[in-house]
Amino acid sequence: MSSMPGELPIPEMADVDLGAVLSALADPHRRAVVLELVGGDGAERACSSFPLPIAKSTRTHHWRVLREAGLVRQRDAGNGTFVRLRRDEFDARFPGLLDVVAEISIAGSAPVR
Amino acid sequence: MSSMPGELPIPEMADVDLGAVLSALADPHRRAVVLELVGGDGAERACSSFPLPIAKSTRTHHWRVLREAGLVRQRDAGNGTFVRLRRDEFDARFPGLLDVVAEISIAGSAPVR
DNA sequence: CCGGAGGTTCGAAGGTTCTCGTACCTAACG
DNA sequence: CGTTAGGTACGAGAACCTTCGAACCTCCGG
Repeated sequence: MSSMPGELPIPEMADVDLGAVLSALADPHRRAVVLELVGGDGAERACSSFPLPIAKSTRTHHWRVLREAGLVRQRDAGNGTFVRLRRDEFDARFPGLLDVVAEISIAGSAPVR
Repeated sequence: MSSMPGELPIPEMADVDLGAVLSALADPHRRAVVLELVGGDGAERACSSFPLPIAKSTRTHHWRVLREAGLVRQRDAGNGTFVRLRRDEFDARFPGLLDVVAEISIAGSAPVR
């Protein structure tokens, strides 16, 4: 576990379990979020900027799941919270996984032609 | 759905959902089975040949989940049942996923250095 | 200083998952 | 023919997941 000012606690990447990761990615809402982050530039993003059609408290729940599955880092800035993918760390531990899931999701949502 | 003599019904690969696949692979027992199949030669294998430390009826449950997630094809031969990975079909629909998960699992279970 | 936007915590409802034991079925073996 | 190995169907329990609303907190803007 790490802890910085405003940083919510996250597991060491070495302690992250593949089962937890796959479970986290199995949920459509969470996968949508991760997909957006993977497609982004790696910069921090406001949690409120994701258009999820669910209640606030449910969102809090999903962020926790993603955090505990080692996928994201989350910073608490008083009034708002911000997330960032743990890109490099995650790729070092689970090489190719994010890319493959992202590619599959993109291919699946576009016309196949 | 297809149905051959003795073949249990399975979904069309086009109908298989990524969420269902990830959920199926999230379970350690099921992932172990898939891993063995991926590492195998693609030949059919007796369901009873997997050393799962769980009750018979629980095993039946897990085979159903794997079938419905599009991962395996299952044949009923009267006294025994046999499974085969839907390798080619699955890879066409979800390119790289099985390989990545397999590689990660192998790397994770072996000493790193 | 008040209101609103963004979030967390808590408790609860509803659904799903994993597990098992029991009962039952079918083929193969002796 | 009886037994055994391998399986399924069913029912049940425990745990977990997703969801929500209500209550509460904390900043920022006016």
